[in-house]
Amino acid sequence: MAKNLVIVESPAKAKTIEGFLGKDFVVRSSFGHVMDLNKTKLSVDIENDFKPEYEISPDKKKVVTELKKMAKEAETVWLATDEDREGEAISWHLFNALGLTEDSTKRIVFHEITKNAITNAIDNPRGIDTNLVSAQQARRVLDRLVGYELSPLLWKKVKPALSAGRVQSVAVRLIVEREEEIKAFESVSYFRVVAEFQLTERENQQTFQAEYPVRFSTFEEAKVFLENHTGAEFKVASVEKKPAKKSPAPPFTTSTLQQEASRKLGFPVGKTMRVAQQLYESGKITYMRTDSVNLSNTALGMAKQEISKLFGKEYIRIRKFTTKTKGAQEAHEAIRPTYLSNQSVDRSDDEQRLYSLIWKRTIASQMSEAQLEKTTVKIDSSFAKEQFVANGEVVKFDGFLKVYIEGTDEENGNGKSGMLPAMESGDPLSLNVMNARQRFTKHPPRYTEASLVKKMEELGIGRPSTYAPTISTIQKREYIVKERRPSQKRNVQMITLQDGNVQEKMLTENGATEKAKLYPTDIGTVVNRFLVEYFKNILDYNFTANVEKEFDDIAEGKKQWNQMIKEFYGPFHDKIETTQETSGKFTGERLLGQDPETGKNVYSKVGRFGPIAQIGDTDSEEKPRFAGLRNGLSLETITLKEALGLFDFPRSLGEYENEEVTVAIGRFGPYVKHNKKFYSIGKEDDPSVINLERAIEIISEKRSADQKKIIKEFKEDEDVQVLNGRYGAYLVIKKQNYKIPKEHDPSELTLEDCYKISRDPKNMPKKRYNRKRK
DNA sequence: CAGTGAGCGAGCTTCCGCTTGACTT
Repeated sequence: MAKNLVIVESPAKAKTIEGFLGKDFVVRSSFGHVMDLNKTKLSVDIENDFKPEYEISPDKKKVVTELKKMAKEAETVWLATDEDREGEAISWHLFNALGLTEDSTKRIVFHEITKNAITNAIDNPRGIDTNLVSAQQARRVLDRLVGYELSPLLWKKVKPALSAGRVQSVAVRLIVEREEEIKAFESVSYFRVVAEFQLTERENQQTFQAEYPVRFSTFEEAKVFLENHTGAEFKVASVEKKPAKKSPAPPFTTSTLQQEASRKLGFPVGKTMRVAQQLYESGKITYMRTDSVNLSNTALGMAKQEISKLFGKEYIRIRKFTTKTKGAQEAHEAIRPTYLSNQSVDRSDDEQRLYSLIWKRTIASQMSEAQLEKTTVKIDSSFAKEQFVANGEVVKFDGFLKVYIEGTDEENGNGKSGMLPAMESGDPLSLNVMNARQRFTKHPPRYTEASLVKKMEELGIGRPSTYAPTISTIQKREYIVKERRPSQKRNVQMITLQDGNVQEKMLTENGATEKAKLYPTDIGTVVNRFLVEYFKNILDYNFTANVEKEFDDIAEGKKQWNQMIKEFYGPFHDKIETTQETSGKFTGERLLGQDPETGKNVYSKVGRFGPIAQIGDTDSEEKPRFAGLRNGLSLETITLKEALGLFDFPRSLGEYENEEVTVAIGRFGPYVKHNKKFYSIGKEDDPSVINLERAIEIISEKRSADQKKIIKEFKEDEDVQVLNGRYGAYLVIKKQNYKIPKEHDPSELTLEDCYKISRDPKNMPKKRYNRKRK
């Protein structure tokens, strides 16, 4: 039996490290946290100094049993979890869960997975840092208290099953407020004048563009300006050259990797992390959840060698980057290829593309600056007060630009500045064409998943391991939706001066095809309004940054963790109680007007099942009528007419095959009903205008689709069917589903086989924990 | 992925952070 058991957090890491250590060492992983608060209750003893009630996480029981057994047999247990707050806590939890003793346990840390770093760590063990553990407890308990007291308040005041938390609620707030800014934004149009010139006395006919520095606010002004320039003369007033430098971006962290993969590969953040995980597990890249931009010396050495080999010595410039991120814990290296000599990997297409991005970014970060020459040419016009300006940029030495240019979030980079022809002050210029094109000021952009992560990181909210999950949580809760909404076309005026003539024309501008953007839902907006009104301090963008300072104090032993929690919890809990008692339902209710038929009030609000329209008052004797909001209607913008339209269902369309066809709106959207069967209506049809003809089409389409999924039917017993579902073939008998064991070929099944399968309890569907009640 | 198809109720829901597979009707 091995004398030494080393425990790390990740199994891939365990495998690598085991290779560095001798036979006397066995390396295993804890798979992250092993203990946590029970999730069915608060699990914080408020009366008893906020003592957290930990348990071994249900899904970690097996791992813990295994580790415990191995620990017992080992002479020394080395706790080698990450050197940050959470890692220290994991070590502490392992110490307790495995029943370790101080004599036989050592705590070691390393920041890079190299043989040197590991052996060095083994030579310098320490004890568990209890202050750091306390800081983690404070973090954990604070999050639990906030989450488990705010969420139930939302269930009572807004809608069941909602959630709130230190991180997710602020993320939602960012999106809601951005949307409000956009709504409040008034786009202003202006005219930008761009002229295209060439040197008059030059054989080389290279043209270049120059912009007039004044923007005109009206069409008339712009037109007058152009008209004045018929027959104008132009000459170069000045030429100014300035050297400039560009430096490469630092190596990837989780957040910057997500941003670049989104910009350059179009990956949503979840996909980036999945693909990176595969690369990590196959040993191609270092750990992908990190906030550090640091590269190990081994990596720098490899970079130097690789750059020299590929581009030459003059391209090498080794840099040590330092992080500027709030609250960064830097337990790992930056994300980089394990071996920089591999420019590509023989993996799936997605993995290859992401790997290549990581390789380029890493290499570029250790390459020389690019040397540029920026040229500014000013041009005199015989008619204009100001000078036209042309900007040019020439790359004198490409440096890191040879491999990598960081992407930007700007929607259309209009600063294109290429090469300018050589010229001198006094050179006469001829005008080819001058355009005054209408432009519109742009509202701030909606967040994409990746730009939201960037913002969260700036605010210090969330951690590398939670960015992607948080974004998926707030979508699951239906606080926000990710959508690619088509940008609207718009008419743009353009005035052109060419060959001494001024002409006007109208262009249609198609907005650029947009990436999927994040939009708040009605629920998200209402929940945010509630939280900002009653819990402003927690929704404050600086809340996390402020508590992080206190966690740091705890980690340094300058503050007691339960004291900190006590100071927070007192006022917080009071606020929960008073809000509970004094405030009514918070539904974002709006009175839209009166129903012309009954004279009753019509409202829009968030109901039990989501946004609804309501006719009649809730406290009146007669029950109000309800209808869910549909297709793009929103609480804030719905009109009385639209709301009343929702009550026009179910509507009869006529008869088909001697049965009535009706259209209605149900729980899962609009549907057509015919002969007790339901047929969903897709987005392309509007249920309020659909006619019988179209309904019949929908019915037939569905029937033929159903035909395709039937693998087998039996004349003898029509209740028995073999169907093709999303997980492959399955068996249905009287609406009960059964698994088909692997040894059967679904298309060969006989009726007897089917009965046999249905009698075997092994093939019964597993009970889902959260089954819908009838 | 396919399928689901009610009507303001009983009992359920929920946090953040660390890690990977399990395995579906």
